[in-house]
Amino acid sequence: MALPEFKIAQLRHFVWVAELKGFHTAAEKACRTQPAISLSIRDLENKLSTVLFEKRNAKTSNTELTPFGRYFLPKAKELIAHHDNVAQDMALMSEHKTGHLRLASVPSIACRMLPELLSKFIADVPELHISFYDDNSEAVLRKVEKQQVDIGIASLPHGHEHADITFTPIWEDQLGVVCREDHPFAEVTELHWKELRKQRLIRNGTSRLLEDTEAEPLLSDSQFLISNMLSLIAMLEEGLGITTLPWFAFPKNNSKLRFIPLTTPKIVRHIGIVQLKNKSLSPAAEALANFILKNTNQDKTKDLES
Amino acid sequence: MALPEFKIAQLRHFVWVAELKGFHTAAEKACRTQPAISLSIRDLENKLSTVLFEKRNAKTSNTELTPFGRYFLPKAKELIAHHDNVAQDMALMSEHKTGHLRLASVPSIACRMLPELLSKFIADVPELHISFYDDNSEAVLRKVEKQQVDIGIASLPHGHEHADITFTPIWEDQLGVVCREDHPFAEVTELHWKELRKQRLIRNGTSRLLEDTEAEPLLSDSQFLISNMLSLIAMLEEGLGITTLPWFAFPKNNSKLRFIPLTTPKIVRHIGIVQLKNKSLSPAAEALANFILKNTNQDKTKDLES
DNA sequence: TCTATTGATAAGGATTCCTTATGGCACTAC
DNA sequence: GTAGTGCCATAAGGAATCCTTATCAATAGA
Repeated sequence: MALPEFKIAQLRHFVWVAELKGFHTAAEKACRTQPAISLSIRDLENKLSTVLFEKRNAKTSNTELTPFGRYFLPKAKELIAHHDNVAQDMALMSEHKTGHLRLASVPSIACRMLPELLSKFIADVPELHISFYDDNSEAVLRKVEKQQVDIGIASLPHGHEHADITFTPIWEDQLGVVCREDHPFAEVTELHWKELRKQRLIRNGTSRLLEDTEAEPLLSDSQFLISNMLSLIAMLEEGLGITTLPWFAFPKNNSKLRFIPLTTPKIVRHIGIVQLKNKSLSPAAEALANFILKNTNQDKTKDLES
Repeated sequence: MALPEFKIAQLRHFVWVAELKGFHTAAEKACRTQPAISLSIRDLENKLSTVLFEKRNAKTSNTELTPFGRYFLPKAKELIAHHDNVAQDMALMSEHKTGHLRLASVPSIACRMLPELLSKFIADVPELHISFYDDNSEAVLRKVEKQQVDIGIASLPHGHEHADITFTPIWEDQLGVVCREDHPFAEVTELHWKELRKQRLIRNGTSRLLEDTEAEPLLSDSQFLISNMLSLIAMLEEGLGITTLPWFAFPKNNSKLRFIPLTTPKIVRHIGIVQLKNKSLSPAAEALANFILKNTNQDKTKDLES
């Protein structure tokens, strides 16, 4: 005979009848009527082709298990418990209350936007584990492609049409010139690229944003390249020269340096969420993506103006 | 939201779709049509409020799990395995292929009938564990009452109307006189109790069967009491005297001793199966009881005649 | 003996499940 | 590009299951 297939509800009924010693009380607990429980138990007994409870209808007022029923009871309870564990776990998972979220971001966003965003996001999900990596856009994209992270925050390089990646723009990051507060530029509100040619310009990791723009000649003018951001800031504070940076990469609350938007050409990099095309996100990753979208739409302009 | 309740079939469908990478093949395996699987999976996805498979209908021809689905898969498999284990175990149990059978019997039946019966009974159930105890009828009854055994084989003493015990008679065991082959009685075919008064009569554990019969005076006539059966037999073989024994207690294949039925009075003890009233037996115990009933009905008379 | 309680049973409606039939989409072959 | 094929989704109707109300049978207690 083929193995029977139990229903969880059915097992629950059995356990309740056994433990509450009665069909009526069990029915109440199950939010069913008594005949429903009778039928449920009988169905179970048929599946097992054995009786689970002593002669009902007999003199003994309260129902008792047969030896077979006693043997079955703990197994039924274990099976129910196992089921409920899985159900609970999956429910938490799908409400992104638990699980593992792997995230990679470019440093500028990581420093300027994510601290506040993430602290808000994780506020009500203490069981969610988050792994965070920061790196430049290419590396972030690579991590997403290799599925080393669930989701990335980066800008999409021109060449990057890898097709199996989806980009959702979130922030617009405008390029500007950074100089010391006592530099002549510090007082102006906008700059043309040609004004920079007379300056000692330090290139940095973000300078490739000038490529393919009319300001490209600046790249070859430049004598210095400093890729480490902390060193770069120290050099600028020392007055060694000026540099170009996207606004988000410009250190917040720095009193010695000034940021002046470059208006001609106006160079903007779009930073957003990167994920694999045609792959769904884990519930936690999806929740984070939505959270970022919702909590930044209004900030986008405000941040650039400040 | 209330926890969802999975159906085992549903989980199976999920696992099959995931492992066979397709709804069609899974449907085939499930002996269902493809739409049935679609609906089943969709129902599961609704319960989890998350998608389990990547965009079906898309270019990729073979179905792939989402991260969430990948997380769910092993848990679903475990749950199914657990269920099947329990189902299998219960099925074996209800076919009395496994489990633990505790049996108590009076020694006479244990020696004369049970060896053959039990060896036949266990022939096709190698996984069934049997615990066997032998003791006199009172002790067997007590074990049954205390639920130390599932089933007992004994005779019902007169006083024993304990009401919560059911007795199913199986064997009729006639009392007789046992003497050495060279004793004058050895040649007769029946005896009257008064003929015993001139003999040296040894009482034994079964002598209480004479109580409440017209042969009761014999008990006080008797000089010896030997309760141990092996000693008793040795004494009889030595020609120390004669005794009364039920037929089943008379050692089989003993060439030195003879058994002569006592005809006046004819004393018969009924031996049968003892179990608790209003309690069901475990499947194995029930199977054994039925087995004994079926395999002894025809032997009953034959054995007494032999 | 009458009543209250417990579980079994019958019959009907509600729900769920599964089937056949069909539709949409992407890929493949000409 | 157009037809064909393979995949899954969807729709609608019938079948099976589940659950309910109403009632019955047996027991225990008054």
